[in-house]
Amino acid sequence: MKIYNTLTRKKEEFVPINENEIKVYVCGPTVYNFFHIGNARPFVVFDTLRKYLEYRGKNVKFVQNFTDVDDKIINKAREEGIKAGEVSEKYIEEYYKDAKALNVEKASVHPKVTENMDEIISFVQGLIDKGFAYEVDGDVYYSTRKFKDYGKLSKQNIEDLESGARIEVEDKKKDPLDFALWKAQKTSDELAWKSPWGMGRPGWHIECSVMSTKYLGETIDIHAGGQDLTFPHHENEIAQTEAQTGKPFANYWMHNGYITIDNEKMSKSKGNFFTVRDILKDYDGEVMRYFLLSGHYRNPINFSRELMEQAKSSLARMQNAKNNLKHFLENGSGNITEGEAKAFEKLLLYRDKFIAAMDDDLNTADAISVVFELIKDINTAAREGVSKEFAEKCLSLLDELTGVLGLLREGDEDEGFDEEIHSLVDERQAARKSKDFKRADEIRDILKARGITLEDTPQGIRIIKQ
RNA sequence: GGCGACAUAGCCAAGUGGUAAGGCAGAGGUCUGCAAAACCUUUAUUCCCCAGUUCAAAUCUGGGUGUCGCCUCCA
Repeated sequence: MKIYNTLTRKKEEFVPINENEIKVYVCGPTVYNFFHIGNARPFVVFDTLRKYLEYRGKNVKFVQNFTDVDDKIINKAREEGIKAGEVSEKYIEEYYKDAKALNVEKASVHPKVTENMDEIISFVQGLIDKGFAYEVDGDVYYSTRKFKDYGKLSKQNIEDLESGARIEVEDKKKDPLDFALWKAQKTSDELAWKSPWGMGRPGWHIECSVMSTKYLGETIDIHAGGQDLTFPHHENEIAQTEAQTGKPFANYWMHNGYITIDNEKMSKSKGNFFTVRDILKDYDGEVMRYFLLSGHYRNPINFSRELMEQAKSSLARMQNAKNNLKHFLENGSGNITEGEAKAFEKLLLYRDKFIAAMDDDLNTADAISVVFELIKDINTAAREGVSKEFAEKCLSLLDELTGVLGLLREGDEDEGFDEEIHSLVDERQAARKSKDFKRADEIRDILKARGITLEDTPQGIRIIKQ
């Protein structure tokens, strides 16, 4: 598989450190609100990476943190008059709900900052001991200039950064480029932990270095996140971690593109964001997942209602194909014929094509188009009716490929339809038989209003729940 | 100022040297009691503009235009 590596700005053949366990770290959410669609993109994209690696037979250890110590959480807690811990606990639960709707699997480990305080403190102490950090009045800063590779990820050179650096008032830093590893407690209602430098809490970047090395080891395969984290967050992570371990931090850095609204970046400060929770009111989570995977992950995508509608229609085509096959399974019969066996051999070529697309830096847009090509061929074959066994094989292939993308999963409960609906359907069938089409259409409309669509097919009536 | 991304049909979007995938929307048709779904046909002589390299360019090079982003919390 080829992966575009931000470190080298090139697509490179992915060579894991250990074939038996691929180590992936993705920067997770700060849990002070429902996550927005901009957050959703890396979750979905890198979950797809994970599903694909697993599909190819790899074991993946996937770590995604929860940032549960942060100004925004503290502010939210103040606003609501509750404890910071209550805010973060709540939104961690909400994260899991929305992630599930998007078919984003739980990480192997979801570490929290608050549960790794000892490790963070000793990591910071280690940097002080090695001369990469210094303490001032209870704050600890990283001496950026001491790390000679600083800027290697974002391709910034340190002099340019300096000229662009903003001057902060009452700055205790020795150098404007230095950044906080530990922040002293300012007011008594702030979250704080005991440390060698007094009460305080970790800075912005240290948590990922600590949790990545703790759960995955000193050097990992892939570190991923949104493009906006490249600088300074990931650059600082590299500086901290490599100063501490003396080893490369991550072999591959993957960054997804932004989501824009009206061609402007969606961001917290601009306030132009949509939470996933809100969008789920109008669209199924899979529609959003499809939308997020419909373009290449490194390209920006623009979010709009119109595009969600397009995604919805596209996904419906996939779902229809699957429903058609299931209908054949339930109502069809017979073993695969010689002609069908031949046809299926051809369909299997789409699997190779799909893999080739995904191997090329996770080209989900191309992979999706392969799925549609497969669907077209299946539909064409199914037009004249197919054997049950052929339908079964097609369904299994379709499920295999869409499953890698996290699409077309089965609902949790596939409960049947109640008596009333069945009797209405029966009544309609009788009405059709006696050519009472007025009554037949009436019943179809009644059920439609309840979200149940009836389709008359050569294999009998099909009842579809929306 | 430094670093970077993007520009392909009405919309979305692959394609990085060999003659424009796929989806949505639209039009016409087949099937159907009518629908729906599905299938067939149709919708870019052309890939922001100009110049160059080449037998061959959406793809490479140079120049230009436009849009967006990072350098400050952010995915």
